[in-house]
Amino acid sequence: MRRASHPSMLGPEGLNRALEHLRAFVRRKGLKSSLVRESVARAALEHVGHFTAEELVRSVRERGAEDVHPATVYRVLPLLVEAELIHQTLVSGGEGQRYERAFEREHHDHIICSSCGKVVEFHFEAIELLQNDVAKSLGFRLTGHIHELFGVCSACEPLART
Amino acid sequence: MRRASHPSMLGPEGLNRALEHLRAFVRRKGLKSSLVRESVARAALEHVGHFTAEELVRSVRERGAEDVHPATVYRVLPLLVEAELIHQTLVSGGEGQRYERAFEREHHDHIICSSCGKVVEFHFEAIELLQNDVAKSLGFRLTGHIHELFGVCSACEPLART
DNA sequence: TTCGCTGCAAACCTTTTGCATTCGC
DNA sequence: GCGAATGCAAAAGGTTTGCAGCGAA
Repeated sequence: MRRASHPSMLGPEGLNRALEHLRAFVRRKGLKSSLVRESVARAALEHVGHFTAEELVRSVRERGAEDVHPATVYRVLPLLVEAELIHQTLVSGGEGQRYERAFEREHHDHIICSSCGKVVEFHFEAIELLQNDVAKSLGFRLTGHIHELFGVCSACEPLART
Repeated sequence: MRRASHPSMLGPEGLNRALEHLRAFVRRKGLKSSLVRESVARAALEHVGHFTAEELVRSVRERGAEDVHPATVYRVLPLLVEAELIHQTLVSGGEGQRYERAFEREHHDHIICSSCGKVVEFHFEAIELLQNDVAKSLGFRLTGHIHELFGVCSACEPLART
């Protein structure tokens, strides 16, 4: 088992690779590049941890870039997902769909402290393999999964036995 | 690995046990029993597979019982969850929160065909145990999880290679 | 008689959509 | 200049809430 790589690590070079990747993707689809879209992409790529559409609007604004309209963010997000710059994630309900960077990151799942909300990422190859076995034995070809664990973290445990 | 017990199996005696359980729970909380709430509970308990709030409204109506207002269903559902007659489930997004019966059912997770939408339940003890290991090694006491697999079922596989 | 329960309508929140305008190629 | 991208406002969908009246203990 390993803790997944830290979510906040995409340097300036990585950012450029990602934007270039996006440009190529957009070109390939016969669409056009745009400044606004790249602002949104930049904010998404550099966002630490998970974010919602609304948070992304705020992020873009805070980065000094010109304002982005929420509707535009909602239109850009699926494109970034399709380009595999970001992924949708669950990280358990709450308000709105959450996303996180996918570009130059390895697959991981999440464990969430139900007391303080802390999210830790993990990747456990044995579980990944067993999922394949389950799928196969039920006659499915596995294409993806959602896996979130809930619990109480070591910091919260002493405080309250839920 | 086992396929989980079939979701549709709660006989009349089970239903009565469930309703009695609900009445005790309601009494314990200092609330009152009501016919409407029991209609909703009955529909939820006898519903085959997963359901949304909206579907539950329809179910109640179709069972010949008097009409239930959606707002009431939305108020009853959390109570049924708290009483552990039903659970919230994911079964991947779509419109609205989904539920399924929990009363007198064993824990299970889901695998979903992304082509035809078929849902198969499974329980794989080895995965359950490994989840515990993951949590422990990250300093968490595990209290729950969401686990859904996606794939293409054997019926859909020949038709379309996604 | 006292509260909780229910229906109704309105509010809410996130996301989507139609349209006119702006911008990139 | 053509067509895609954007902002804006309105709509859509699911869920919540305030309130008045009904119903259970």
